[in-house]
Amino acid sequence: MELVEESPYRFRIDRRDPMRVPGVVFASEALLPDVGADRSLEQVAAVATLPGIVDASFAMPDVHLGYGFPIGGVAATDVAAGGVVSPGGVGFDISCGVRLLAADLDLAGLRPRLEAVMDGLGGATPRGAGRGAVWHVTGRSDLDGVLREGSRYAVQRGFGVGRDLERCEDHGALDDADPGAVSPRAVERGATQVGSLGSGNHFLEVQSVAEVYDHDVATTFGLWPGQVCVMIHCGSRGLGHQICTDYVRRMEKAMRRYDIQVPDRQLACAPVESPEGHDYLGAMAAAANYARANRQLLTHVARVVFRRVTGGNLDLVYDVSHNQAKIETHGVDGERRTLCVHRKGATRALPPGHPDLPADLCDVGQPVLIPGSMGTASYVLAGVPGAPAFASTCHGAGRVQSRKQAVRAERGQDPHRQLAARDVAVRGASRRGLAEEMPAAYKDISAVVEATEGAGLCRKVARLMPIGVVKG
DNA sequence: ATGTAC
Repeated sequence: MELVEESPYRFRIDRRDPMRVPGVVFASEALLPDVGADRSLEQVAAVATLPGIVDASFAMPDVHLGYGFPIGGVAATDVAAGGVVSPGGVGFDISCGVRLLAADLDLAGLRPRLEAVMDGLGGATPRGAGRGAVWHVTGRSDLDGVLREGSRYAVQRGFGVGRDLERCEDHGALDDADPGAVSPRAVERGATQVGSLGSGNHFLEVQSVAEVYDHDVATTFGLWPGQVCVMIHCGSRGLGHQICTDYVRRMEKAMRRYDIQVPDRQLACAPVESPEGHDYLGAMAAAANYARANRQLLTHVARVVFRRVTGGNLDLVYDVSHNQAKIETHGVDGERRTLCVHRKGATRALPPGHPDLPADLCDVGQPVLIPGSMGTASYVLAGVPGAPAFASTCHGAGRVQSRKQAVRAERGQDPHRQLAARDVAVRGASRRGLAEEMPAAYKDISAVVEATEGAGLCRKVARLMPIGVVKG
């Protein structure tokens, strides 16, 4: 595995058979994975062998090992040229993403009520593996609404306001969801988890705006220094997981029929224009809508708590997912092409002027929400014109230790105390769960953001610091 | 990420 430095923050993995395109890694020297100890760049090269892939197999500065595709990876295939879709290119947590809410309150105003807010959020947010949900859906019709219409359905049922949808990617729902392509088992798992945080790196965090880098853009996004915010990071729970499992299995079998060979079984895929490809994209869109409704319901809960304790409101800044495949139009070799863009641990970052942006954000570009590791900063970024990698950027800090390694490194320590020392109030989370998510298990989020900006993928708007966190 | 297992 040889890396050629093309420009600062951009490295190339030269194409060699059976790669169809080169690999491109956006990173600083310091953030580059150690090719001796880390297989994530081999995964970047393996993705480059997929039928129909165009331009390059991309890795973001937060790249790390994933199932088949690396996390922090972007790959686009040309639909008309037999391009494939791969469940491993989306990940198990379909449409996992981030939502940022801005309070009409500053940090000083929150301080006296912080414990009450945290107790309220901790008590009202269903979290952890399995157990509990905001919305106990009964029968298939409510769940169908969630799968077909995502946040739009949640708002229609009273869990939010119309303006929320203007600030959601795709206005809160992907259009081509096919609940019929979702297995009964996935539906069964999903029915009891609508409006729940989950576990692992998912969280609901109370934050404050610690620094603003671009005052005008921050103002347009509705953000100002010292302001209190709530960030929600969660996904499609057991439903998305089951859909990924179902379709990996189905595509493993289908590949022989399409005469597709991949260097790793975990890269199972099928042509976008095939029954398997169509069904996966329909099921994936249903899971994506489930994830968006999930974040909408947790928003509702947070608003109820804030209203009760502070008397104030929470306005949606933006909601964007970082695990998804989307059919998009991009210029490739001077031609407009219909592509299936896989973003796995990578965030869409639309440039200023893009038609899919809400009218009031059109001049400044899409808000990009980057959660840091627990107890560290999170960032608000903005899309920039002419960015590479199909308008995509990083999604977070990126793991450097496995969960097991992180738990071992925390042995004999008290993670609760360490977070208290950082002035972060914690609600929920097992000792082990916290140990797995300590900052030492992740790259430095600020270094990741510097590299994405240096690579021309996006630009900084604001840095947020955590005050309190609700964990699974 | 995940009813941390089919």
